[in-house]
Amino acid sequence: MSIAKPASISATAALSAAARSASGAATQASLRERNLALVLTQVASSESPTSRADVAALTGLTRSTVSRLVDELVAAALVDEGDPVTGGQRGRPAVPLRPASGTLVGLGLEVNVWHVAASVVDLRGQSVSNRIVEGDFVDSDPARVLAQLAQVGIACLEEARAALPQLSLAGVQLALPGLVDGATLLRAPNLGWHDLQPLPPIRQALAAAGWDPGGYLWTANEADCAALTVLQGSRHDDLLYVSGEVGIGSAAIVGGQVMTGRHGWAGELGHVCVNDGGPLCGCGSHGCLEVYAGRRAILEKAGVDSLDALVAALRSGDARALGAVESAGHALAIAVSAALNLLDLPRVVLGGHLAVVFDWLRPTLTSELNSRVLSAPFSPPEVSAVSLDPAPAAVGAALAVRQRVLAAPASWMPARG
Amino acid sequence: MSIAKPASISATAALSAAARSASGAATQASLRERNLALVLTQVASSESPTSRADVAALTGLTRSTVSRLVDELVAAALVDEGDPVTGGQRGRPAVPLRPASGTLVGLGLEVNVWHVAASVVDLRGQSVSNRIVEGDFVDSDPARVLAQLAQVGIACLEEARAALPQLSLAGVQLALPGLVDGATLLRAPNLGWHDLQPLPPIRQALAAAGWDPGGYLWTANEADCAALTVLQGSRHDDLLYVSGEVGIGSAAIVGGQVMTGRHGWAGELGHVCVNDGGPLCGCGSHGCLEVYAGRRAILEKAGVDSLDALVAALRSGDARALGAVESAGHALAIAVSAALNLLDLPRVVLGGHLAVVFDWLRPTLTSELNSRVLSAPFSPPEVSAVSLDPAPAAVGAALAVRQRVLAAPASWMPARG
DNA sequence: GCGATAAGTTCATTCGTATAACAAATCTCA
DNA sequence: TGAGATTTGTTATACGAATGAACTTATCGC
Repeated sequence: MSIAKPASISATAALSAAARSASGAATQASLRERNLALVLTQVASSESPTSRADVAALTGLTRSTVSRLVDELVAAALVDEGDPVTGGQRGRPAVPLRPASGTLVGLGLEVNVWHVAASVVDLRGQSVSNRIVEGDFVDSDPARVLAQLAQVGIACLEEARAALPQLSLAGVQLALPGLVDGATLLRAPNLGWHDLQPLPPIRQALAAAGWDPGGYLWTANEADCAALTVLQGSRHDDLLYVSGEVGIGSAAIVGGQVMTGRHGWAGELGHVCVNDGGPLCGCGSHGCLEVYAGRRAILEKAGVDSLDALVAALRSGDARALGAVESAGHALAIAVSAALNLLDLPRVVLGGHLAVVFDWLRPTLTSELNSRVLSAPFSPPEVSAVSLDPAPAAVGAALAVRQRVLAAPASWMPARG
Repeated sequence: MSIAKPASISATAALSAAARSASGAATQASLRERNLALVLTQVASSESPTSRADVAALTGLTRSTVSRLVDELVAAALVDEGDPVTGGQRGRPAVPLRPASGTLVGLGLEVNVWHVAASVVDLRGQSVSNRIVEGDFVDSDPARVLAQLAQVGIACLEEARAALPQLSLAGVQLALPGLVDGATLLRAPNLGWHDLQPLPPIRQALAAAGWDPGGYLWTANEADCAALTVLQGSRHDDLLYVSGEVGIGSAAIVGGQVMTGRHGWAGELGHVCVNDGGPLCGCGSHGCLEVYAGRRAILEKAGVDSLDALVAALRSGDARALGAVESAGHALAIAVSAALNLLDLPRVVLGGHLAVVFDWLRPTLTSELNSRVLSAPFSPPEVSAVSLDPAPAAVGAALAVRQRVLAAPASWMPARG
């Protein structure tokens, strides 16, 4: 075959620039962007305030380069300088740096089966304001729910601005309990939603209220978002987050990044088969984990009708409740061990109702994982539960916006003149 | 807390340079390296020879930059220029570029249960020479086997050099059937090996024969290597490779990269539980996939003692053989659907004995995957089998060396004066 | 044989980082 | 109390990689 001739490429400057950044071409601009991100991430990931010299030592950049980059980040209000600390050390006192708080924030929005929620998080990863509205959104009307959600988000932003007048919005992420592909919600069985573009109405409502997020709106799966609440800024975290909402979802975090899979459909732990001959699941298959460890399944099997009642029954040593949790733990161990054998993750973190009953799940889960996971003899998996948050996916979605800013700060910095 | 003071860092030039490249600091040198890799990868991944102008259009780099980078790659003997093709097109004829063949090659080595093997692959990804030595390496002596393997590798290299006198060795990768962590083999149950540093003896034997690989030796899991033989240069491949050797291993390829997991222990599909009450597996657990679809399990259940006999029985419609493969397919579907639900992979490729019986596995496997994988209604997974290769891991290990060269060509280019 | 077209090269420019020297601010020890 | 040590942060210069525009080379079409 002769040399392939690509379809004629109109060499508009804009187009070629877009092509350049889309593909992997490294330019000096991308070099600067990467180092800005490196510096900002370093500042953000450190517990204690960090000096320019510390950043230089930790990143490998020179002091002069760090100095220039930090100056730009300060000018763009992404980093705050504190007063020089003058204690103990010899030499010129260092200027402490921290991510700016009160200037740029991320908004996380969540639609779930029993609530909608919003959360505002600043660049330090701290919650500025949170709202949650309970309701029953099974088979709900998407347009109405999204409009309501946007109002909750706006209220959350207004509350934040009341405390911090200089606030501006870095972006919005929407967490949904279903299969999300790019900006499209393909299917959310528990909501009865399918084939939907949820972002445009949200964008319009926000813009109408004076909170224009520009192009910075994203959609993601609920579990993928909630998993981010577990990452405490540590950069190289690897773990499996298991979300016990109405269904059971999960998210694998590898190297601090959520593994969303090619289409963003990864993490369907709830539909891993744990018993081939088991009961029919809503997905059409048999013996899925969800049938044994889903919220409804556990409650039914325990013979109670709320999580509070379940915990009370467990505390009183009720045999039926203990049996229900026992069998849920057994099923969970089979599915989670599949995930760990496939992905080699050292940590498992449970959320939602699985966190509520964690004390009773733990014995079965840990002992079974130790026997089922091939690498357990070398490094037994750690199992833990998150502290309870009424809407972890909203917080996680806001944290995702923060992560995007940290990873590409140049997009949120004014063009240089 | 006051500003943390890092332990005093001796500012040796070498040390600081190492720190700079180890962490993510982007320098102009790394920029050049990345673009060199981009150009070389582009040249290597295209089926038909590519011109400088094509590379520029495809990567987004300018023609002048590509020209300079290509010149360097040609000078370093990583890229070959062909004669200008003067057909059809108007304008100055393009100079076709291809990865150099016959200059730099990767050596792949494999120890398996019934053979050791070596393979030499050039930068085009084409096999230059292959050797395989059958034997029984169950509970073998590592030192003796590794010495034998090194001799097989040297023979393979000598054979290659006989054809291509200017040959030099880019690196060596060793594929082992077990848990590999960095350069250490933790455990290879089928070989009876454990806690071993397999690379030093190999390096010494090669160096003694005049094939010094420098520091370029690596170790990896057998399935992770074999999976690379399935990637036909396409850059953004996502798939699950299932290796049917004595055990069953697997490797998930995401974005063209093998997902090895934090310690390199990912991909233990063979020990995913498919039937909780099932027979005991060698790993100590019950009902693992390996117990139903491992080579020995299928042969025993079919009542034959070789793969050839199994195929003959299947061809003649033997009910017992058909039943054995049917139940293997059923178990395989449960484990693979777990992997697909967790990882969102669009393709499954079977190797080893699973490829041999693929025609009989396919009906069960595809229909069950379509019902068990949650995203199947949107995009049903493709299932296929590799063409048979006696030692795919050796070839894949050699391809891994090639991949490393393509991803960081600067390391194999002479320092510029 | 001339113009159009495309590939490849050359050269001045731009921009981000490195290097090295310098200024600033504090502590230590005589 | 003051000189030297030490560390932080800044400034000036150099270097290197990509860019963009102009140029050369080589072919095809008419």
